[in-house]
Amino acid sequence: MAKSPHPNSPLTEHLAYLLAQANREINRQLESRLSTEGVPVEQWRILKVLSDGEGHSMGDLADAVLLNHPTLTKMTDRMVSDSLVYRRQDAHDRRKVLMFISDRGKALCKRLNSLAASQEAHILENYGDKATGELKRLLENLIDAAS
Amino acid sequence: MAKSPHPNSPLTEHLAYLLAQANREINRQLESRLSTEGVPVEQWRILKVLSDGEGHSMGDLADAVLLNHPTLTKMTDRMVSDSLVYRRQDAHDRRKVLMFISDRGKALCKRLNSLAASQEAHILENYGDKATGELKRLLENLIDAAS
DNA sequence: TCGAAAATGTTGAATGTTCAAGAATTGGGA
DNA sequence: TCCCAATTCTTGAACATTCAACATTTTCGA
Repeated sequence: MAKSPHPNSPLTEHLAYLLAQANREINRQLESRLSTEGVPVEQWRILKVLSDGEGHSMGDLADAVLLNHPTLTKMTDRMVSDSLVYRRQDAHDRRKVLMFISDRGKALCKRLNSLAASQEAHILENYGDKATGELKRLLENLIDAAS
Repeated sequence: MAKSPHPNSPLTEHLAYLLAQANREINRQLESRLSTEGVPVEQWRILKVLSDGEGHSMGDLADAVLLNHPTLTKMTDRMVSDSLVYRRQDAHDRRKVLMFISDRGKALCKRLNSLAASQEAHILENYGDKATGELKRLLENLIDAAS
């Protein structure tokens, strides 16, 4: 029997702490799966959003993938270098830059999706179908209530 | 009526994403409260763990506050500069360094606790007592199942 | 007892993120 | 129309985090 990695501390009573802890753990697991392809979680998110084939502005993309604008700009630079995505100027509003996914990006995204799916399956197995569904529901409500 | 900041995206189906989103939002709120005292969330966590007056090794502390060792070392350096905590060598195992909270740290921690409590109260109000309790329970189970 | 391996914490270089400012474009009121 | 404020994105400097290597101390088997 392994000892609990986080014995009772005064922190465990706080929702903020439990969220941080759960997020850290799940994110670690996902990261470790995606590392097969050498891709950070954020890049997978970007690819997934762009997978609809539409152009997405940097601002919308930043909101969607939970990154600040400058961070997204620099991460996008790397992905452009890797030929996963490309930029086009928006014809209707030339302040905007529209991001598109490339064929290479699509292929990578497909592989990443299946790695991520296997993680979700693993969670479902360990944690239970019902609890997972309930947790998702509660998180969605919290996000709505908090923002 | 404000528009939803995160319209339906292919990401919202993933537990990992919902956790990241909720964590980000709640953490932002907490951060904004604690900024009254100019203290990052991690420092509050450190102070809170040390509040029992016992000495805690860097390793234990790092696990408890969800920081990597080098990050904790450097954050601790800052807190020592601010006279919030201090280091002592462990007499029984001289590889270890024990961290202690100072009187100044205790006073600050008290103020931070009440700022954090007011955030929790705010969440309870918006989100509901029952849902909050249920969410905490599910998160604890997830953490146990995942680690 | 001795020595190799493990545990603990720190450091410096590489890397990544954030803040503040800037460039370009658009929108809207005087 | 014209100009000023707001929007969108990028950039460079300051700052923080991470990785790998190191120094110290302990543990434990030969």
